[in-house]
Parts: sequence; C-alpha cells; structure tokens
Amino acid sequence: MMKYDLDKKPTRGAQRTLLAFSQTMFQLLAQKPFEKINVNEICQLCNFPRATFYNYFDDKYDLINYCWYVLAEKVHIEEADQLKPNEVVIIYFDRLYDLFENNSQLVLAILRHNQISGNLVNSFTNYLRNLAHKMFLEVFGNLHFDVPVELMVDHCSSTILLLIEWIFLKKQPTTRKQAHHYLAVLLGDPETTAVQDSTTEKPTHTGA
Amino acid sequence: MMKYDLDKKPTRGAQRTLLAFSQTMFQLLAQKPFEKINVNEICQLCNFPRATFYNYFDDKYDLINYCWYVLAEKVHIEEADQLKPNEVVIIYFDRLYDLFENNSQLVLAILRHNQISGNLVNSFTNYLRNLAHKMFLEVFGNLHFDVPVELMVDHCSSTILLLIEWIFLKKQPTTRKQAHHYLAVLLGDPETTAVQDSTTEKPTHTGA
DNA sequence: GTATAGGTTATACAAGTGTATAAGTATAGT
DNA sequence: ACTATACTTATACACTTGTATAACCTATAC
Repeated sequence: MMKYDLDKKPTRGAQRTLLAFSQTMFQLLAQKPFEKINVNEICQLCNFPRATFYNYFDDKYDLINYCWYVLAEKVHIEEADQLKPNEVVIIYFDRLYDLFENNSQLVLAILRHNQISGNLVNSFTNYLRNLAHKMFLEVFGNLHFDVPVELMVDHCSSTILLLIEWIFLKKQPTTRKQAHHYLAVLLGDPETTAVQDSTTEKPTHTGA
Repeated sequence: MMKYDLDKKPTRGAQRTLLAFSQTMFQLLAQKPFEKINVNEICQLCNFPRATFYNYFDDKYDLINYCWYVLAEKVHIEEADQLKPNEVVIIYFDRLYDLFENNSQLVLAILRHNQISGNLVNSFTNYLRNLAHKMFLEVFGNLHFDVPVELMVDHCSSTILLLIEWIFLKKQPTTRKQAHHYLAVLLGDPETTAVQDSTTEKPTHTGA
C-alpha cells in the first residue's frame, strides 16, 4: 500500500508535486540503474526538499510504485464483467501491447540501464500482473475449469505477462496477430491448438 | 553474480563462516520480515564483525541469494539431457515438491513474516524459476513447438513455479498426483486435457 | 616448522536513510 | 476575503550502509 492515498483527489499543489517526482524518476531511470538512484538526487533534480519527498512516499520503492500507477492508468478495462473470459484475456493483452508500443522509447531507455528480470523491471511486470489478476478474478467468477479458478486466473495473468516480456523486454518483435496465436497456444485454447492444419498461415518466427 | 565464488572449494574456515551467516539469516527470517533485518543484526547474532560479512557478501541480498543456493542444492537434475522434455518438466516439478515438503517448517515460518509475492519470497521463486529455465533450455534444445523454443521454456518454468507457489505458498494442499494433472492441463498436454483429435501431427517449423 | 596465502578483526569514514518538529505558505470552500 | 486544512520547508538526529586500511590469526604445502 502506497503512503499517499490515490483515491482522494489531490489538491493542485499535490498534483504538481506528484507529477514532478514521478517525471524526475522516469528521467533518472533513463539515465542510470534504479539502485544507483537515491532520494537526495531525485529531490535535487526537481528542486524539492527531502522532507517533501517523504511527505508523499515512504521511500524510492514507493515512488516507483506510483510511477507504475501513472504509466498503467490507461490499461483498465471498464465493464469487463460483461465479456467472456477469453475476450477479456485478449483485450487485456492488447491493452498491454498498446502500452508498450506507445511508450517504447521510455521502455528502451529503462532497459539500457536496468537488467531484465532485475528488481526494477520485475516490479513493473509484477504490477501489471497484479492488475490482470484482479480483473480476471472478477470476470472468471464462478466458472468451472479443469483446475481451480484461482489457479487458472494466476495462469492467465502470468502467461500474458510472459508474452509481453518476451516481445517487449526480450525484444522479440512479434505482430499482434502472431502474439494472439502464441497466447492461444500457451493457454491451451482448443480451437487454436488443434486446428493447425486448416490455417494456411504459419507463424514465421525469424531467429533473433 | 555473487561476490563469493561458489565454484572454488572453500577452506574449512570459509565453510564455517558461510554456514554461520546463512544459518543466521534463516533464523532471522523465521522471526521477522526481511526488510527489517540488517547487517549489524546478523553479525551480532553469529558473532562475526561486519568486516567479515563484507568479505563474503556485497549486502544482505547477496547473502539471501547464497541462502537460496544452499536450500536448492538438491534440486539439480543430472544427465537431464538424456530424458524427454515432458519427463524433465515433471521430474523438476517433483524435486521442487520434495524441497518444499522437506522444508515445510522453514517455509511456514518465513511466510509468517514475509508477504507472499513480497520481495523476499519472490527472490526465492525467481531463483528456482531461473534454475528451471537453464535446465529446460538445454534439454529442449532444438525441438520444435508451435511457439519459439525460448518462449516455451519460459512458459514451462513459469508454470511449474506457479503451481508450486499455489500449493506451498498460497497453501492449497494438493497431492502430487493432482498436481501432475494440473500441470498437464496448464501446459496443454494433449493427452491429458481433451483427446479431441488424436491426429495431431506437429507441423515442422523451419525457424531458427 | 616455517613461509604464505587465505581468512579474520578493529577501527574509522563518507554518504544515504527515515523520522521528527516547528514554522511557514498555498489552496479550497464558504 | 477569511479560515481551516493541506502542503512545503529548514533543520537536526540517530542509524545503517559500504568501503578502506592495517594488523592480526590459521590452515595447508613445502
């Protein structure tokens, strides 16, 4: 749980401050690894005293969490409960695909200084996985699978993030259509896996 | 990469010291959350000066990594390359199942103070996922799937760890047999899920 | 048994962290 | 415009971190 309550609407001053800190963090992330960034530096760069930083955040991890919140605000799906599980999974994947496409410069910059599967990148993917998890939990409701619902929810959110990591963090360029195919295969969608023969177009994964 | 080189065989003194620090860490983990543990405390408890700690470890994260190494030494599979992919996945799962069963007291104690999906627990599951990943990469070699090999490797290691987390960290008691079934379903094993078309002949991919 | 790595220890230091307090300033609602 | 509330700031403190240095033990090999 973040120190600053995101539910209450912030005053103008608070908005300015929150924005300044998160932007500064993004700026620094594009310049150096997260572990090398310290609170003093952040405050110096955006001209706020340390006391102000600690008014809003417990520590830099709290700030980074807010950064992910800002970045991922757009991926929320409204009225998801009126859709079929299968649809929601694909829609959520597409939202993430958009998110990474629309922020590719930032993502690339961050990856230049922060190891994939390192602490920082993990914290972001965990954040997104969590979002997926919460949403799927609601949508999958009381449906019945061959495995417990919660396990299926875990599996779907994990697999989506796995694929996103594969494409955008491990940088394996993949079209949306191809990605959908992979997703179907990994999630064991019977329609997609078994009916390979009828589809003429084979996914062509060009090495590296 | 750890500060201390695990490949060279340690002298008797080094063994004593490494053991002392890792045991102390395990002891503290059973008492309080990882973030609340600091280097001073560890050194005080096992009667080594801080200087000695920093002879061996960069920081407490380095030590925890060594702890996972100690804990997971037994899960290595020898001559895995002579087995079929399917077998290796199940064998590795069983090793992890054993690991968690044999160390259930420790695991439970750690979970009392450290949130699931928190930093500490994640670092452990990541460690194990990495082990799985390396092993599967070798074994899966140049096999052909409906998706790129590396993606399939990612998926298998993720799914195994997902199931282990589900059973032992989220504490959903599951027999080994049941777990094997879940695993087969999640990995889309055609034999186990639904034997719709027995004529599934894999198209051979020409990709790298 | 003595040389020599390898390991241990005491001590000191610069830097960063998180908390607390009290005084000052901006903002929103009436 | 006034006032209560929310936010900002300066300052200070106790504590942890990681590094450096130099002296001191101790196991192994010759």
